[in-house]
Amino acid sequence: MDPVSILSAAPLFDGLPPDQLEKVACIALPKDFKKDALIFSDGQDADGFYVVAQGRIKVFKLSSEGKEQILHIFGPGEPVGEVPVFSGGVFPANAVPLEKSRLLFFPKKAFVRLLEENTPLVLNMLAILSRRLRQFTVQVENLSLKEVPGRLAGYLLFLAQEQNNRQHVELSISKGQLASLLGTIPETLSRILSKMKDAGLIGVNGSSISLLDTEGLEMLAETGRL
Amino acid sequence: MDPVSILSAAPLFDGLPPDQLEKVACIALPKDFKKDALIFSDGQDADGFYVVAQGRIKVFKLSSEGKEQILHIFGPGEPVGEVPVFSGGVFPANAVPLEKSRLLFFPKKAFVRLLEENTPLVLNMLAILSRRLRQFTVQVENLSLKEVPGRLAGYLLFLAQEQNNRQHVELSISKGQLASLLGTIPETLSRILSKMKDAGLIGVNGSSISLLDTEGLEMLAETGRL
DNA sequence: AATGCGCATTGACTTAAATCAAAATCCTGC
DNA sequence: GCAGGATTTTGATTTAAGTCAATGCGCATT
Repeated sequence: MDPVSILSAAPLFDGLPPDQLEKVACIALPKDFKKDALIFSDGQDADGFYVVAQGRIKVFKLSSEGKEQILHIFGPGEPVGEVPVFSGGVFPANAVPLEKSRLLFFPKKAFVRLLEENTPLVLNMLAILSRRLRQFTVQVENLSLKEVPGRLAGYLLFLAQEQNNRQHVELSISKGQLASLLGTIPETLSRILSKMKDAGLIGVNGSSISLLDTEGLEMLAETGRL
Repeated sequence: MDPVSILSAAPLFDGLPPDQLEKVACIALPKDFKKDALIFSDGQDADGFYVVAQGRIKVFKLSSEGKEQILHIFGPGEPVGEVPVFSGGVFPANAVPLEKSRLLFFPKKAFVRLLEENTPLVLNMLAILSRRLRQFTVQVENLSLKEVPGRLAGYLLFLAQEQNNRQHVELSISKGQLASLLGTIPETLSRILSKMKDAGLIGVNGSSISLLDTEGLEMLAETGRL
């Protein structure tokens, strides 16, 4: 897949005229990463950011004891590590591919030059950062104000929406990674999946999950109770 | 205090030439709010955002049982509620003044018009949103990967830095509000303050706190242990 | 088909923090 | 200075979730 068609499908470059897209493509450098290879790490100096071309990238924080909290999982078209381009200069978290991935690297200076002369690009970037801020408000809300069952129910409903299927979802990440995304550990996640199965809310078969009681899941997601 | 001098001190309008500042001032509408008066609420349609002129604004989420998690506390010069200007259209949280406050309201449409023709303004906005994203990564890290004593130690060190005093800090918010900021409840906060006092880390006298063992506090903040 | 490794589950136990209830302290306005 | 309400603290208890340890299962590779 050629760079320009990847770029044109990315929200960041949405609506740019072909000549501008060409300019953007000019400064992009493709880089390939193997599964679990470190793309960047928390506190590291950043001289550019990435856009995912293929694969999925996990962005996460680590505790001093090595526990992991996933902040985002980014797929094709999404920018990764753009925060230090605009403030702070160092990456705010770690990034690693969940699978073999191809990224496009944008050097900071060259990208900022494009931004300065390209209003639609800047507005797209504002929209993306705003969307992420909104996502973070939800994540903080989940971590602080909801218990694990509520977060899990919310995530399953989110997946159902994303996958356009009210009855059934496929987990696209391992249960261990899901635990880390929800701010818990695999043992706890496993127990709660069992409880939700026993309560008749869901059916579980490996990474394939049936949503048997959407009503109940919604209740659980918002109030934490059935 | 006249609007233009408030604006010129705000990071968002930093570096703008006087004529541009004048244009910005033209679209700003001052609004006064009493303590605890609702400025906007989670999910409400937004037709603009605010910049704090005087006072402090608390931005927070509420759980279904009424527990509160503070996301930010904003002071003079800081923008509040700007996310829906660029994406989503509705406020992602609630906002209320901690004290009688004056805000400047910027209507969405007029502000976006200014943005489109004012590159420095846009870059300032990108910097502000990026800084907030970075703050959120820290908040998620704190909530998910640290226990309350570690979060409290981190906050005290943050205050010490902010107040330029390594030995002593003043809490500028009530302990109840501090609990909500740290993602806990007043009872727990009170107990942990006592424990930290007993451990010789701090001295507590109302809202005045002495940092007796900065070393120990730093340890606690990063590893969670002494 | 058998081996072995990583992932997931289950069980017993510990722990941090929330809840509920009551007492103490601090302010603020009169 | 005092009354009264809010804020903070203390105590007893409960609870959600983490820890540690062992087992089970799935799956890929040979």
